[in-house]
Amino acid sequence: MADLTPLILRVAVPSPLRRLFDYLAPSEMVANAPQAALQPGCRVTVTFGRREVTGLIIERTDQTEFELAKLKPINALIDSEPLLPPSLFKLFIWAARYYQHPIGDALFSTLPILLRKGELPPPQGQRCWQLSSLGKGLGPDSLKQARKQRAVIDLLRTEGTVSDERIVESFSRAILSQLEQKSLIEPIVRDIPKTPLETLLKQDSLALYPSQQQALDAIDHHSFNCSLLDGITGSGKTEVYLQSIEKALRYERQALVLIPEISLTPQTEKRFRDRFNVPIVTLHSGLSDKQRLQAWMLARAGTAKIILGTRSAIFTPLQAPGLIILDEEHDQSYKQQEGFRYSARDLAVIRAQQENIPIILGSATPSLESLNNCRVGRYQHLVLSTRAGNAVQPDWKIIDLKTERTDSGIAATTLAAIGDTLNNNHQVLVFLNRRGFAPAMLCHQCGWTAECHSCDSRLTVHRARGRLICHHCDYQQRTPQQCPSCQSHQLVAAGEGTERSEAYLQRCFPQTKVLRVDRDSTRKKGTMQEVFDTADSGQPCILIGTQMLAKGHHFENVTLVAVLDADSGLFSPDFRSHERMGQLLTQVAGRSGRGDMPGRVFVQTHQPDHPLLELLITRGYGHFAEQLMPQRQLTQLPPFRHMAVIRAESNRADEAEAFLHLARKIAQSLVPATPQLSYLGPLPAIMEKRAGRFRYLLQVESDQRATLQPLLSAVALELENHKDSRRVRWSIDVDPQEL
DNA sequence: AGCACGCCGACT
DNA sequence: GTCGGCGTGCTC
Repeated sequence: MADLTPLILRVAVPSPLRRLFDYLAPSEMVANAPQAALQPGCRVTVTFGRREVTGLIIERTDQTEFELAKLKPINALIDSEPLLPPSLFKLFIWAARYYQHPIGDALFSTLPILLRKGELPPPQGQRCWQLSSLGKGLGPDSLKQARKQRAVIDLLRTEGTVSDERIVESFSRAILSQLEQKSLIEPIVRDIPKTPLETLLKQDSLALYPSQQQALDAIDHHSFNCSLLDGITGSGKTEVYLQSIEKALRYERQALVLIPEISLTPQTEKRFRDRFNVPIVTLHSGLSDKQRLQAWMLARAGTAKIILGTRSAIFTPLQAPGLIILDEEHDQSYKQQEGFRYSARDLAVIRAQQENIPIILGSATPSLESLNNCRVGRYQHLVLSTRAGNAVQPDWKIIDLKTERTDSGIAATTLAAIGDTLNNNHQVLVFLNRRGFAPAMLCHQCGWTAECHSCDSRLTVHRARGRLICHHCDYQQRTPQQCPSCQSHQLVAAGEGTERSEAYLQRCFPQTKVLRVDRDSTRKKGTMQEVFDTADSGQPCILIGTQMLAKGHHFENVTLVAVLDADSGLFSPDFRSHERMGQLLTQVAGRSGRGDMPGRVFVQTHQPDHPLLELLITRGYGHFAEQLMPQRQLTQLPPFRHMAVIRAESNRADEAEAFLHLARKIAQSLVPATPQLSYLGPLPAIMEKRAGRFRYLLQVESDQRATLQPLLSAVALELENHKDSRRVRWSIDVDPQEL
């Protein structure tokens, strides 16, 4: 007996529109399709406007606000069961709402690209081959001319089923396709054999010292709880991760591990593979579309037990989630800075909560957000001390640049210390967060400076390449020989970048290897690994680089770290600049010294008496962060207040600004400004003009997320429907990391 | 975002 | 005479 009420599907399509679109499920389709095929989380193809797109079913209903007669039918079903498990599906919906991003775009810009193209999930498990009936009947004397083909046939005859991987390894892909063409063999998919729990570990776990053991014991694996694992470099966070993962694996659950977007994936992956005898997949930017989908499906099927990835891996489906770990939780790369502006760290906590599993956020320099969450009891604060029982502070030394001159950015005292260190057969790390040779080129005669025409910035001198480059839009030109303004030849490169300091150090220490690590020097694949290899060999050398050097890799034989310019972090107008400076300095300092043996850290600054700098070096990051907290409270900034920013950019400054005036007008008509909810702006962005576009922002701050979210939703909807929104590029940034 | 429609300028 | 510039409207 047919049901007469129509089945209406509310579908998310890849488009910037903040709504769903209703489609009819034709009754014959409903009758013929498996029950699970028309459920939320399944993909369908639909006609959208004049084109055909892949959409995802969000809801089933029997009514529509649209005219029923105008509804189009679904063209086809793609999935016979939901592609997304319910919990991940819910996470997407939550995230799209919270971050004010169109649901269709949130979904399809984040899922593996092949799924958007309607691709069917590849078979899970292991691809194997076996003899076909024709192959089984093959006489022992046939295929005498094709010795390799014969050998494969014999292998399959003795073993029955052999994995594709193994055959390709000892023979070749070509042999397989020839045999398949002759219909002598056929492919089958076999379940990947389960790792028995007794052989879970390839390598014994390390003995934990007391604070590690306490941390591990405090993580309850039976339900949701969030732990901030706070410990300096070398305090053994990774061992706590590994043993926590081991627990999850023993419960036959999967572990999702997120790391920042840095070139460290191979190292981290190796530590996991060395420890565990389970399938591990990694999701990083280097994968092909096919590999990405494969990894995604292995996680979804539950075959992959450990999933290691960067930001977007938070959206990996898990068949049996058991634990989430997010390392270096303070790292900015967890927040997507364009399009769907989610924070993988905050979503990880939400996801753990929805899955009812534990989550560990690790850092040596936790964000104020996370520290505050500990303070109010949302997270538990697990502090690791070092092996010795207490944190070994590096031996800091401040170099006062007001009284000491520098050459190529390096003070004489610093240079002498570098020499000493090298003489002791140790290594030196020099940190300067500015790539290129010099940050400006100016005319000594008339004062002209080389500026970018598309940005409010100066061009950086890159001497090796003989070019001036804008670091904001990548505009490049040849280095002029003459001042374009007064024709003089007295052009000078002013200030210093890593390239200049590198050259100077090489001149001072001609016998020593000087290795530069920044975006310019590591453009070639593998150079980073070369640097690590040289450094790990232990021979005396100087490593000079930008923050790429500050992240992750620990250099065993470095006993001196020199920070050439600590001031840049003290002046930036962003309210998080002090927090960032503290994190960066602490992270750089953490590259040196070996466990119980502290290294020396030289900090060059024009502000040797800056109280925050002093606090950081005398009492460490923890006290430093504690000091910042009341300042944030006083100034009513995150984490004490919730913030969202509406951004607009246009090639005309007045249009961007006018659009945000409109946004503010709309917002104020809905929720007038009060002490609990305030507006600020429109303001020009810190760099108003960038890549030829003028950027403005409107800040909205509130005591309550609960008032902020519906307000933003309503404003977004109105802006979207306003014709002026076509003239500017605009977006909403909830919990912005940068202003 | 795409994609189509529509109405004014310099070109095979 | 057309090709094509981008303003405007629409997507169940």
